[in-house]
Amino acid sequence: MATARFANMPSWLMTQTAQHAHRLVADGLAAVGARGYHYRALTCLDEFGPASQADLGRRSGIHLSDLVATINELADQQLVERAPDPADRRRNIITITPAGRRQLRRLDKQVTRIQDELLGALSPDERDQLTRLLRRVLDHHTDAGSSTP
Amino acid sequence: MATARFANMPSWLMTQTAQHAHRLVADGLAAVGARGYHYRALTCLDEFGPASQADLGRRSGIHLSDLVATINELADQQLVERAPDPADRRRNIITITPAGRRQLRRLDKQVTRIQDELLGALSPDERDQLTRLLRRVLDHHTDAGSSTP
DNA sequence: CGGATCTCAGATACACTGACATAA
DNA sequence: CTTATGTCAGTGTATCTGAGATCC
Repeated sequence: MATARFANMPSWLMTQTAQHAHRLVADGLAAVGARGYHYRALTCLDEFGPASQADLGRRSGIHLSDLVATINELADQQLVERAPDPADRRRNIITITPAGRRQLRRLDKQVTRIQDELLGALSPDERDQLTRLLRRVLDHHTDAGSSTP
Repeated sequence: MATARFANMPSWLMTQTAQHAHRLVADGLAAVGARGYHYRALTCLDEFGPASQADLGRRSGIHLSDLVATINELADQQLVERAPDPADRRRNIITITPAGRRQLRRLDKQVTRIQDELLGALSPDERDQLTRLLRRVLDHHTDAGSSTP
């Protein structure tokens, strides 16, 4: 797409750079046998502690339906444990295991390395600028009240 | 994803803002009965003139296999014309029709409007900054020689 | 009963792969 | 013979919809 219309169109630049970002991250995670959902789920379990699938879904932004498969895969690798909640028999309590934390450290390392590859064209100051601008764009659309408060 | 790890991670911010961008654009195009591939194809035909599907695929970045369906759909709506090339009987020459140009104007209008919605949080100067930074990130990854020239 | 929780089956859009017949 | 073109069938992934069973 070397067209005049797209060359400076923010939505286009966003989706294209995001595609590169996504591919780099996916490859980095795949190199350690994981994918995005695994990283997000493990991160939430690590930062917020054990949770039901419903809670985990809300925190990670992963759909409940997709979370089922994600947890299955993580449990197959013994990276998380799925245990019934004795206090509420509908619920599963998901807990990250020590092996899960080790894997999470590996994933963190990959992803950190990849930020550098992704932003190789920018100076540290410019990376900060970009991060802040994107942060504000994102907040504007997730802070619920985007218009007319 | 309100986690500390992701809050300022460029790759995450990129994919998330891109998701909003993509949804807004897709909705805007859908409101006029189109999707991304249609817009991209029509844009290239408008800016570069009639082309074979192979050329169109190279210019638009749409895979040849996907282009078949895209052209089918556009032709069904009489937005483009698919005619055999007398000089090379393997080829189809795709041409945008007057109705296609009218549709393209509608799509342009939608997409332009959406840039404003997408970047509502930023001042004009900041929008320029963001655009330039993303442009450089993208160029860095598409200019082939990303490392060691 | 209403509402939450988990599971499964399927749909969509975009990107990509492989195979094939036809023609240059 | 090799290469280019168009077509078809299928894969993979992130996201979301809808339905159903179970339990609070």
